[in-house]
Amino acid sequence: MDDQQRMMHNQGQMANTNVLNQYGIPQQGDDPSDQRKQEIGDILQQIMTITDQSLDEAQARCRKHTLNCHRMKPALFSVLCEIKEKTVLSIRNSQEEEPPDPQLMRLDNMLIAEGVAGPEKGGGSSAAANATAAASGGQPDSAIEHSDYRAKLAQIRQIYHTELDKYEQDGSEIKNSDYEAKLAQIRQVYQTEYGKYEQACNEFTTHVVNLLREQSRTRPIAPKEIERMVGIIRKKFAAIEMQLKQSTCEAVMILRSRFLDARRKRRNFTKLATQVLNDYFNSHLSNPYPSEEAKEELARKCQITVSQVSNWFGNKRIRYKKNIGKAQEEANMYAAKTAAAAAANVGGGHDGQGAAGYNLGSSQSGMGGGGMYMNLNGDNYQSSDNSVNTLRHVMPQSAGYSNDSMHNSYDQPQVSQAHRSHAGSPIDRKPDDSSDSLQGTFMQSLDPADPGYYDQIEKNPKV
DNA sequence: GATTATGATTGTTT
DNA sequence: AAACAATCATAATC
Repeated sequence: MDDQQRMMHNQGQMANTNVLNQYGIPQQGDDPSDQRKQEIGDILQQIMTITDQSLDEAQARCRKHTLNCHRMKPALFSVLCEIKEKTVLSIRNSQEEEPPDPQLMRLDNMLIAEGVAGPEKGGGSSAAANATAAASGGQPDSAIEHSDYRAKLAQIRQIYHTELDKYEQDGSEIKNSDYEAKLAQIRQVYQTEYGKYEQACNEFTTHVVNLLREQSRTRPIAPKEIERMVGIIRKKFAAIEMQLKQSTCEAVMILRSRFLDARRKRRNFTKLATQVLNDYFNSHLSNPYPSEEAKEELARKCQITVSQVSNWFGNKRIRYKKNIGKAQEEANMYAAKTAAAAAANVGGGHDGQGAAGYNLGSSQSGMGGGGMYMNLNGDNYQSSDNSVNTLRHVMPQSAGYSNDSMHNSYDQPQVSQAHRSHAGSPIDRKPDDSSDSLQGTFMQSLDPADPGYYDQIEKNPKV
């Protein structure tokens, strides 16, 4: 230690003396400036010679070897490393030990949540592995320069923009089944790119490490410094990682929002489709539960999906029932009120009749659902002005299934027409209607005589 | 712009 | 698994 320090000190002194000798005493010789120039020239010449020497491989190797084998080398190495550490590297030290980037963590979390990153599903891993292998095969051994880094970033960006374009082309026409496929696509691209990224990062890191190890034979580069360098490289590459993850997240979000939009966007069916569906519903009113085949047929006729047909019938059934129920409840309440009034008013309880008439007493007459339906929309109320008024009073609040013909041009009025036209049979059954065995099951629950009817009403108290 | 109609989704029941 | 019921979100209507 002492020896070295002294040695270095001496070297320094010698160098200083030299310089002083050469430049510190300018007043010697005839033309000092000329002499100085020449001396500078000499020095430069020496430096150039040294540079040339170092380029000579055989010689350099020889020198390196000599240096390496020098008995003082390890000690010198450690001292120089120490000095370097204290001066240059201390600045970098302060920047280390950063907490993990919160944004990156967020991205990671989201990717895992969306199933893009994390535990692999399906064959994505093998594809990514293949891609990685392919990339490694084609990758030359050279170091990844700054330009390559940028190129890779641009490449990743481009890939994601093309992906985004693909989604934009599809517009709102994203089908339910497409979503999974597209997500899988994103996942695959992500994993492929992530593999490439890791590959590139590792290659570069390895290269740098090798380089530094090699140089550590001639330069004071401690293993610690190499580690630090690796850390720096990783940090630099993290920008690519971030970009990749961000792009992926973006793609997923866009895909998702598009999908949800498409899901949420409600487009009315065509008039014709609605007509066909209503026809079926009304002609199977006693049992409006189309079989799978019937649904397919309707779907084909209406140019909609089977599940849309199912939705339609589900909505239709429940809303039909609901509105019948509502109207009936109103009527019942009105009847109760008027009855109470009549009871109180001993003399003139005319209205009670009207309400009672409206009371859709279908079950009392033993009719099935179709019969009740007829009562709702039929003409038999016109026998009394009171009852008509009652009907008018009640029906507009029953939202839709009115005989008013102002709105719902295709709904009930059609049915009424159909029924009127087939005066003999209340229900226009097709010959192939095999659902008769279950006739009435749908409407029975609406029968006031049926306890289930009151359940229905109670379940929907708000009118 | 408030209201109603209607297709779709979600959670529960049967 | 199909149906039901409640609800959402948007289209259509007043």
